Amino acid sequence: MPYPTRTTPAAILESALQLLESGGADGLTMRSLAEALGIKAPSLYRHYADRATLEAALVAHGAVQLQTMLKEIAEGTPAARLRQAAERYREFAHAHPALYALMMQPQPMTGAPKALWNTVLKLSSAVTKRDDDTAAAVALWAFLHGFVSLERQGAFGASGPQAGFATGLTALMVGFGKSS
Amino acid sequence: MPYPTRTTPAAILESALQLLESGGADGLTMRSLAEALGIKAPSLYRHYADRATLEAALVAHGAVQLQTMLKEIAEGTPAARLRQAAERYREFAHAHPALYALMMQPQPMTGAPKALWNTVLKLSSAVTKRDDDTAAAVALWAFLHGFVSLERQGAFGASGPQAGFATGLTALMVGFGKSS
DNA sequence: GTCTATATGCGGATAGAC
DNA sequence: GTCTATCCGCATATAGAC
Repeated sequence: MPYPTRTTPAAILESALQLLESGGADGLTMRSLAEALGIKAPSLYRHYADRATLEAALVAHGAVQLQTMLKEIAEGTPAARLRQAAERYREFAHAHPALYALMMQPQPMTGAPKALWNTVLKLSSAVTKRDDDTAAAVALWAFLHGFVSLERQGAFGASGPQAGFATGLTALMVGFGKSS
Repeated sequence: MPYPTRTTPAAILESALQLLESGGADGLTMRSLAEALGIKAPSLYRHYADRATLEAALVAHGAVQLQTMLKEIAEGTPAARLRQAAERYREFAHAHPALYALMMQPQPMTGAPKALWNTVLKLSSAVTKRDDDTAAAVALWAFLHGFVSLERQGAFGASGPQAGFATGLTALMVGFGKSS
């Protein structure tokens, strides 16, 4: 056994996620990933056909993780649940900024991402009391994504007005009801 | 005069913007820009110290352009003006996606970007009838930025629910008034 | 499944001549 | 201000041996 197996699929994903978190989007390369695993770059191509395939696996993993966070929230009124989900969405984006950015890149909305969208749709539709209220879900998602993106980029300054998060979220939920 | 001047500062900016629009963020390199101008890459360093300096000039140019669009809107109620400004923001982002993305990257909020922010702050504060209502302005900006970003990335699908734009904008404005 | 060696391409940036 | 020549580093990916 001159070249024994030194990696597992799980270890590859784990290392890749770690590189994303520590070094950002540019921190993850086939070379750096291989080095983190203690192997050489070409060996990775036995596990993933190319870089795009690896990224797709990371995106799917992230979508499942986020969806799980959004589903496992405490019981309560629809508004309270939506508020809690919004907070968790924000937490996830800031806890894994590079992974989140990867997830928000153009992707086919199938598999895990699709399930994630359905979760958001259900949570917001419960607030507006209209089944499949895609317009409300889209508006909410846009606000969440925009806020965490601007926040991550430091657009609000170091001690920025994070009060805007509560303000916007409340305004959206109130407005959904009043503007029907 | 063996090597006469073949470029002007204005021509460099114009070519750079054109490359951004046609080829996206990756379409603009010192090499490609030089070629578009009919000169060689090293010559560019006589005009801009490095790539970062060039990008800063592009960001400033874009901020001025966007701010001008937002300021020159028709008279009317504060709500109508804000709605119109929001539409123009969206138009700008879609007309110059790569430039917009560049502008939204971490930047010092000084000079042109700062003036742009002040314009948004005035427009939204007029609606909420509170001076310097940064929370409302932040919420609005987050929604706008999130929507155009998701839209640009095709997250809503080809024939996506763009109704979410009107829905979210209306809900925010209504909610701002009701949730004070 | 891993290795070494290599092909190929891209990018930013500098030195020194004219 | 522009040029040629060049350095340097980074990346994805493949070929073929073990």
